[in-house]
Amino acid sequence: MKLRARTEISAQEERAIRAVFSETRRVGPDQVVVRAGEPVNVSLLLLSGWLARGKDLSGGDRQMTELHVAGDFADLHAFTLKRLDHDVLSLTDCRLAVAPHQALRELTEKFPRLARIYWFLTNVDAAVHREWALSLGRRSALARIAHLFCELHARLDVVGLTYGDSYDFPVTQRELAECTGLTGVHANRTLQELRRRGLIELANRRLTILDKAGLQGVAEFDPDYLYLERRDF
Amino acid sequence: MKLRARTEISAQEERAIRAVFSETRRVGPDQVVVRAGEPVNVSLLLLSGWLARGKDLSGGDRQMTELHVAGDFADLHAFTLKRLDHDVLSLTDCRLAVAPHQALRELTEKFPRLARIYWFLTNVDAAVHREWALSLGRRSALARIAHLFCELHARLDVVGLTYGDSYDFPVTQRELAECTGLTGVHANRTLQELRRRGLIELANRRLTILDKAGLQGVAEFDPDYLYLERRDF
DNA sequence: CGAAGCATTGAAGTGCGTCAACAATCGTGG
DNA sequence: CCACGATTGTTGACGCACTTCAATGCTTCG
Repeated sequence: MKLRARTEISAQEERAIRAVFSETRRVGPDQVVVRAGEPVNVSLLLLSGWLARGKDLSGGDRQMTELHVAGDFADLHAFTLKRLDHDVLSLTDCRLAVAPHQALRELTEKFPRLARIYWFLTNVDAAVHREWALSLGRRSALARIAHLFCELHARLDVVGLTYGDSYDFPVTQRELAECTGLTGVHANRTLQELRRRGLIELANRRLTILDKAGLQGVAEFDPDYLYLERRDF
Repeated sequence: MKLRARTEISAQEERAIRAVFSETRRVGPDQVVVRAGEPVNVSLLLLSGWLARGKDLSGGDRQMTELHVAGDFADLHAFTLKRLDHDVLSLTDCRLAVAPHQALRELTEKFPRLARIYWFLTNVDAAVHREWALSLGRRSALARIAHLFCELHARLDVVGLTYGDSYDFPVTQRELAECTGLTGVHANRTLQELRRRGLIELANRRLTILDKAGLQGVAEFDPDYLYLERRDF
C-alpha cells in the first residue's frame, strides 16, 4: 500500500515482494528489537505499531533519529550496512514481517527496478534525518514538536492511519522529548503551549490537529522532503 | 581509492565506473552547486575541495546536514530521489566529476554488486546524519565540535588527506556553527575552550589534533557509524 | 590600499535544563 | 473488581549554556 501510493507495482513484482518475507514476528512495547552493533541478516517491515530508532550517550541521554509507523521498512538500510549504528526500539506492541537479506539480494538482482525503489526508501529515511537535523539545530522547541506532528500526519495519511486531522499517537512525552532533543519537562510545557494556542489537542494517546495551517506555520512544515508524489523508478 | 579502502574492485568494475563519469566541472567557493527542489539528472563525485549540504529556514538560519570531502559522492541519493530536499554548497574551490543518472542506471543494472556498493554509500551518509542528530540533540557545544573534528579526521584519513593528526580545514567559524547548530560567536568561544584544554590547534585553515584520546573522550567519538571496515558486497 | 568578510571580546538576556514534589493514569496481582 | 506500585504527566523555583547585540581588530583579496 505504501509503495502503491508512490508508483505502479505489477502483479509479478507484488508476488516477488511477498515471497521475500519469511515470517511475521510480534514484540511487546519498550523492547530493543535490534541492538546497535550486532550483525543482522534480516530487515523488518513494520506491519502495525510504532518503532523508534535511537542512539544513546554514556550519560544515559538518548536521541531518537526517526519514528516508524505501519508500512515502514524500519531497518532496510541494514541490508547494505550489515549492522546498525543505533538501536531499533518498540514503543508499542508491534507486528513485524521479516525479510532475510539473502532473499532481498535475490529480489533486487532479479528486479533492478525494485532495487531502486528500496534504495529510494532508504534515501527518504535519510531525508527525514536531515529534516530532523534542521529541527534539532535551528528550530525552537515549539516548532520542533509542531513539525514532528505535521510529519507524522503526512506519513500516516499515506497508509490510511489518519482520521481527518487526527491520528493515534502512542508516544510518551519522554519519548517525544527524546525525538526532539528536549527534556521531558520542557516537552510537557511546550505541548501545553501548543494546546494553549489552539493548534492541537492531545489526550488518551490521540492527537488532533485543530489548526493545520497554524501548526504548519509554526513548524515551517513543507512535505517536499517526504517525497510523497507519484513517480517512475 | 575510497571504494578500494572498503572492498575489492575488479578491473572490469573499475572500467565501468570510470565510464559513468561524463565530464569534470569546477566551481568556485560559496556557490550553490545544486539547489533544493530543482530536478536533477546527474550526481556529483567530489574530486577536490569541500562541499556542504544545508537546509535553510525562512528566518535566514541554516543547518548543514553533512560535510563532503574528496572522494565523496555528494548527491548520489539524487539518483533515486530525482530532486534534493537541501542545497549543495561549495565551501572552497571544487573539482567535480559528473555522473549522469542514465549511465548510473545502466551501471547498476549491469553490476548489481556496484548497485549495492553505491546504495551502501548513501546509507553511510544516513548514518552520518544520525550521528549529527545525536550531536545536535544531546551533545554540548564542546562535544559537538570535538566530534565533528574526530569524524573529519577519520574520513579524510581514508582518502589520504591527513598529515598525521592534522588536516586542512578550510571551514569558517560561521560554517562550523551552521554544522553544529550554534551561533558563530559561540562556536568561536567553544573553539577557544578546545584550544585552552590543549586538545586542538586551529590556525591558517589547518587543524591539528594535539590530544586525540582527549578529543575523542570529550566527543564520545566511536567511528563505528562510519562503517570503514573492509567488507563483501 | 581599501572594502568586505572573518575572528574575537564583552555585557546582558533567554530558552531550555535541573531538581523536586505531587497528581493522574496504567498495569498487575490478589 | 479493587489495591497498589510504577510509570507518566504536571507544576514551580532556580540555574546555566547558549544567544543576542555590539564593538573592535584581523585577514584576505581585488
